[in-house]
Amino acid sequence: MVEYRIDRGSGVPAYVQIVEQTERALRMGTLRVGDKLPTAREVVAATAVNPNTVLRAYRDMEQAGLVELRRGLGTFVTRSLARPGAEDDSPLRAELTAWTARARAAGLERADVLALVTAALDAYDNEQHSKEEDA
Amino acid sequence: MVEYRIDRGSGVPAYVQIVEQTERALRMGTLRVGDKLPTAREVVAATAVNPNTVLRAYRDMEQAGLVELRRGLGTFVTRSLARPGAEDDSPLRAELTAWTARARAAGLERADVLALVTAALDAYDNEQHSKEEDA
Amino acid sequence: MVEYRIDRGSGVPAYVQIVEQTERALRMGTLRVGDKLPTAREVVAATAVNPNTVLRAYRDMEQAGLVELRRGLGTFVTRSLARPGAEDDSPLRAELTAWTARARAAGLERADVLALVTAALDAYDNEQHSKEEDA
Amino acid sequence: MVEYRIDRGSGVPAYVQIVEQTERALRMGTLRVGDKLPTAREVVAATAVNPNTVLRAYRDMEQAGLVELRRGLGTFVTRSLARPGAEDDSPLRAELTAWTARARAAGLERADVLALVTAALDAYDNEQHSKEEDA
DNA sequence: GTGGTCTAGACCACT
DNA sequence: GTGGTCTAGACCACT
Repeated sequence: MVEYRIDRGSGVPAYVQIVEQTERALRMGTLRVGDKLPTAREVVAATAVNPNTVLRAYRDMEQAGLVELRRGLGTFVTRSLARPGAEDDSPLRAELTAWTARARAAGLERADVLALVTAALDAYDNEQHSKEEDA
Repeated sequence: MVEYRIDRGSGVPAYVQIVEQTERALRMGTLRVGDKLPTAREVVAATAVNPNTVLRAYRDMEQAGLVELRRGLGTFVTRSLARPGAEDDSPLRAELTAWTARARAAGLERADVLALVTAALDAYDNEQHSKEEDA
Repeated sequence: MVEYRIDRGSGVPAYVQIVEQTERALRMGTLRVGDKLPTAREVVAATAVNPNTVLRAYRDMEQAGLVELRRGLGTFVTRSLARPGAEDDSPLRAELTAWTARARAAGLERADVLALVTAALDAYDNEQHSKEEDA
Repeated sequence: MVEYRIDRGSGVPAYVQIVEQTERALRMGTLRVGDKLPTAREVVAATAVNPNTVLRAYRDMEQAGLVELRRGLGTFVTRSLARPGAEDDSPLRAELTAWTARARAAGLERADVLALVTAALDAYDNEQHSKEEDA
């Protein structure tokens, strides 16, 4: 079961945070096709967000083809975003877990880690771009 | 010089994206105390965002003590968020760069990588929490 | 309920005037934790200021930790600035009320009174400074 | 000689602060007809404000008939705002000085004192208004 | 030329 | 209905 955490004050709309967190769970394989999302009522209880806000997020994901809202039954995952390589037991994941532990132990904050990763991704993408241009 | 990229479809307000990207540059040491941010006009030219939106972002960072807006002169970094361990030549960074390359080569998208890192951070934090509770 | 009065000829930005008047009400205890500020619309109706200007003021106070903007609900005081000694029934206040009446009756304008008080404050502060230096 | 103190960050334009502080000195009798204001150069040295900003303030006061700019000579007070009752040795002033000392000693901040005075002035004015209406 | 305030107005997020 | 973002555009403050 996904557990949503809404960071009010981040400036990111609540419904966007719900969508992002759901997609993340889909990519990680935490959430699979057929799985049920928490009910609006449950999300409300956990996050103090208004039910309409949850429904807005769920509706957005339905339009994106990720979930299906079944009246009276709940909301269910209809498409996987899971990647081979992102599974629980993948080597890549184990390596990252180890690296993260080292980074945090070295004093880097969550935001520092995220900044580093974003920078690494940007660097990689730029490099690929220039290779493509060379070709 | 920072270069802002605004993703208009992300649902994240433009001014928040500017703040986030600036903070990231501060954490990475790309931007240092005394450095000048691009002028509102320059950002407008590069991102097609309205000048008011840029100023809103800059003002927010000023109130957070990160930069100083000097009328007639420009906007300047007043506080560093740089971390030892996040420098260009740090081992942690080199390791992450290598890992990212492998992840991307293995077919993981940018969003997959970010999802993995977020998961790893969550896992680490949860573990620390439970250790603290044990203690 | 606070009632804002915007003096358009003063050269002081309208949003600053709103912040100042709110803080004054907080210091006086007129406004307490949990109290609701007038909605942007109400302020607009009363002052002919643009809603954006009101929101700018409210946002500034939110960042200062004084109030909380709750979408769909309103804006609420989250921190007190009240001082013992500034209450309605404090002797200090009674004395000042009496003094003010005498000053006004003696022909001093509002601005004169404010000038006198500012001078008295400056004099007191300077004296304290020099005492500290002596010590 | 007036000494200007510019509070950047107060949100009040620098030139307005200069005008306000000058008027205060005029009301207090600290500055009298014929007195010379500090030169732009001196103000710049003391406040790190741009000379044009000082000149802007002086020009505004010239238009208000308070001072006269004499090229090559300086800026001179041409009108008094002094009030009987606001002199250095007036009883009102002595009483206020004493009251201020007590207020500060009781823990009230500068801003608290100013808030109290403003409230007292408002209260007095409201009372007068209602008396006038009765009459 | 650089930042800063303000307005009117459109559209969105949230209750 | 309440706050929130964004735009275009006018005009101001400051260097």
